[in-house]
Amino acid sequence: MPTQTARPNPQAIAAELVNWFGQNARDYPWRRTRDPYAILVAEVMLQQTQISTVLDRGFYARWLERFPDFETLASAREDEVLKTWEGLGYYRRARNLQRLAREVMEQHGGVFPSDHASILGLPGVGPYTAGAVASFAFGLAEPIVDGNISRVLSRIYNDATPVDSTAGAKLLWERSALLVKATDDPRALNSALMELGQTHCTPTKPACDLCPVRAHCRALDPETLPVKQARQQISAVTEHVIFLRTSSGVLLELETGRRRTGLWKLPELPPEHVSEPPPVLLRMHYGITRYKVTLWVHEPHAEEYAWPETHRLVPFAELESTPMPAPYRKALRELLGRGEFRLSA
DNA sequence: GAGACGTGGTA
DNA sequence: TTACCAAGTCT
Repeated sequence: MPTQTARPNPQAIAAELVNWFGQNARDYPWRRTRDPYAILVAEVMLQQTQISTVLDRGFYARWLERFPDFETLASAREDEVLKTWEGLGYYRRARNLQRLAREVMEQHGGVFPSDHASILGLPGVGPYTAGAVASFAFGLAEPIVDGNISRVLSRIYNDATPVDSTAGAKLLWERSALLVKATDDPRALNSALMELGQTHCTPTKPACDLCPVRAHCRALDPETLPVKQARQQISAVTEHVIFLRTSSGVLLELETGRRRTGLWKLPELPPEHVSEPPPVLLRMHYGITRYKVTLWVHEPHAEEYAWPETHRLVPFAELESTPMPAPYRKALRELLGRGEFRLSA
């Protein structure tokens, strides 16, 4: 348990962190390069996403292989971009990444900007990602604050100001800036802050006895930090869709709203049929953001109906390459895998 | 500034 | 099984 009560000293903390990182840094592919594109892709992929997901399931390697640079990404088809992102979630990130690539090609002459303000102005790039690319790719002394760093700094400063409040965020960014400006190796300092939160300064059971900055940490009860404001309640919703298979393919619907735009899903059961729905083929559960969804897949109504522009009969051969949210992908696999299944039309 | 936006792993 | 989380951004 840390016992320090003196005012945290940014120079001393930064020096300890950089030294510790030099000896304990994990080997990630995005740490082996200073290519802003490769670093940016990693930072965007890792937003709200675990490292193991990005690495172990091959998303990062596949993306760089398929879209190795801004030019390739800028000229790619959007459905291929989304397909390569399929399974990672927050699909806006992939669409914004392509928008960004096009801006780099058209407004920056194909060269990624190397100043913080320009980076921050790119689509899908917020304060965290701008600071990360600025420091990791260009070595600039720009601060970053993410979930790990919020936890680490809340504890070092023993500060119970909610990290997701305006006042809390302001303090975190100020303290992160103090640290990154107190070293000549911003790249290592920012990496070290995150990695400390990932390895030792964990949400539960922090390994304070192994912490390189324990002598500077004021936390009295680290597990109670950081303080976060109450989360919104999860609510249950029901979703009714249809599985219409013909000899030539499966009917899918293009999502056009604000959620999962550009991906294809099983078509919604027409609202007028929900009160007396056709027979159920499959029921499954999934979560999306703050909703717990019960998904009912129905047989289509026997009568013909003209489907709107947003619907398309997707040939079987194209199903695999069609970008599709994970729940519908799973449902489709289950339904198509039923060899005995026959349409009752 | 609160709420929306995905997914799979873990306790 | 439920709840919460994980390298945030946008509106």
